[in-house]
Amino acid sequence: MADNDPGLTLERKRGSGVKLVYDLLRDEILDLKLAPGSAIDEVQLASRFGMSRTPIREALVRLAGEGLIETLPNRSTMVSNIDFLGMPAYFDALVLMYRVTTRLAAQHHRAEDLEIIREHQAEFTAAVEAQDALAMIATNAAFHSAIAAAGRNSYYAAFFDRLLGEGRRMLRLYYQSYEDRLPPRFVDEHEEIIAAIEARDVTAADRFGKAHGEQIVEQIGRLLTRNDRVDIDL
Amino acid sequence: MADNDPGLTLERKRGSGVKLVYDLLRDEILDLKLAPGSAIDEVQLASRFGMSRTPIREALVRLAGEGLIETLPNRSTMVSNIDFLGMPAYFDALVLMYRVTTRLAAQHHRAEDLEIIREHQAEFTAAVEAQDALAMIATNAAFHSAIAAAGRNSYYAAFFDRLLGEGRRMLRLYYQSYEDRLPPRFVDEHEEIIAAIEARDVTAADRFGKAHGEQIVEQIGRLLTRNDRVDIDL
DNA sequence: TCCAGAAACGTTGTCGACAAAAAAAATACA
DNA sequence: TGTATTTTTTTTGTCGACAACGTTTCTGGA
Repeated sequence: MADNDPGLTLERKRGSGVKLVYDLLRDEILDLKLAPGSAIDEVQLASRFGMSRTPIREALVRLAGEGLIETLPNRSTMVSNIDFLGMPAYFDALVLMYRVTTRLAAQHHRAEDLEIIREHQAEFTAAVEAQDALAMIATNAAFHSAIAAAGRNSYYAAFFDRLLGEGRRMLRLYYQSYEDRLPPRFVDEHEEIIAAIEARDVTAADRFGKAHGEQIVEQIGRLLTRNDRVDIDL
Repeated sequence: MADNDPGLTLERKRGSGVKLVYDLLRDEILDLKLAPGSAIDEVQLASRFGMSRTPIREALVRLAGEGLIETLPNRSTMVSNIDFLGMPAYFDALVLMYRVTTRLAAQHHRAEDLEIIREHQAEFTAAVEAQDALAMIATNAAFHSAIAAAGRNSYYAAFFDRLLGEGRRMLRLYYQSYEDRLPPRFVDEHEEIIAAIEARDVTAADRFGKAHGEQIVEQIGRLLTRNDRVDIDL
């Protein structure tokens, strides 16, 4: 289990250890390779990465700052649970950010932004066609993150990135249950969004951004209600 | 200078050191007691607080996570500069959050929320009457933070708190230049907001929240343009 | 005098070790 | 057998020390 990290005990550049651990743990958490609620052991991580506990600890503090792990004082630290009760609030914020970032991108984007966005859309399309759920989720987040960057508002962009990160876990849960059959509808919606941004049509960007967000919300909502409808013998 | 921290070398509860340093440094940064761009020395802080560098470091990592300090690798860490070029983006986000949180508070608040909000408003009024700019800025942020909490959306609340924190520094700059003469107009606007929330009037809450935000933006904008208008001999 | 290289200094990143705190296990007692 | 108390174990929080890196100062040569 620890063998997928070969050669990590070799000498690394000074200061690169924290980023390494942070990035890897973050990905593992967001891709649900580390289950929500599972415990995190510092010494185990230290031996796994071949370094002391200090840089591990710093990475954990950073992750805790993003809310990805929770650390009870003097007790074990664990991967944060997904807050299902807070999902309406989450989706509310997500849709609003979809709208706002897409609007701003339509207003402030430059030519080079569109190229980057199109690259992400191409990767997203490839992931959908390959039925690779993990890649599809990651490239989708990157696509919208690029749109937010084109909107030239770092506050929205940072907040949106955080929401998208949290969303990666829920989406993973969602597609796991659908056995990686991915609806290609997202690809078309993305194209609509790109067209609206390119045309600098703020109204259309807002409308498509909202529709895209609400469509995702609706799909996940459908999944949840379906899961709730278990047969109960009376 | 270090004598306003008496008895800090005495034994503290295990695990309380980080929070102590974090809270104090955060306040000093937000109140501009630590100037933006000024360097932060770990060993100096360690001796000042009578503890090792390790908990200091953890507090600094947390502050860096919030963007309050910047740390260049292998070089000195410093208090983050205020991003004046990003101010339009900041105010855009701030006004939107004013609107959204006030709307949601009008929808979802409970009776006990209003009590808390009114308490903060009382403290804010007292600070304005006492012409205490620092207290006024802090209580104003607490007032709006309480409204966001009443809106029952933790994502908006966290984002809003972050914006308000960053705003404390700009507001401090603003009132410094006006020599602590505080416009009492804010008090009335707060009362309007409270009334709209209590009446559960979403439309009015949105309108007052937006007006409140834009009024602040306008005031700060006036300050900046005034400062820009220096006489230049030709 | 000016500049290049070397040495000295200060600061950060990392390490191993130890003590406090909680959890788990073991023991005593009814 | 069940429960309360003590002991052991595990894990975290903190510490002092050291090495790496950047900066500054010093020195030598043209």
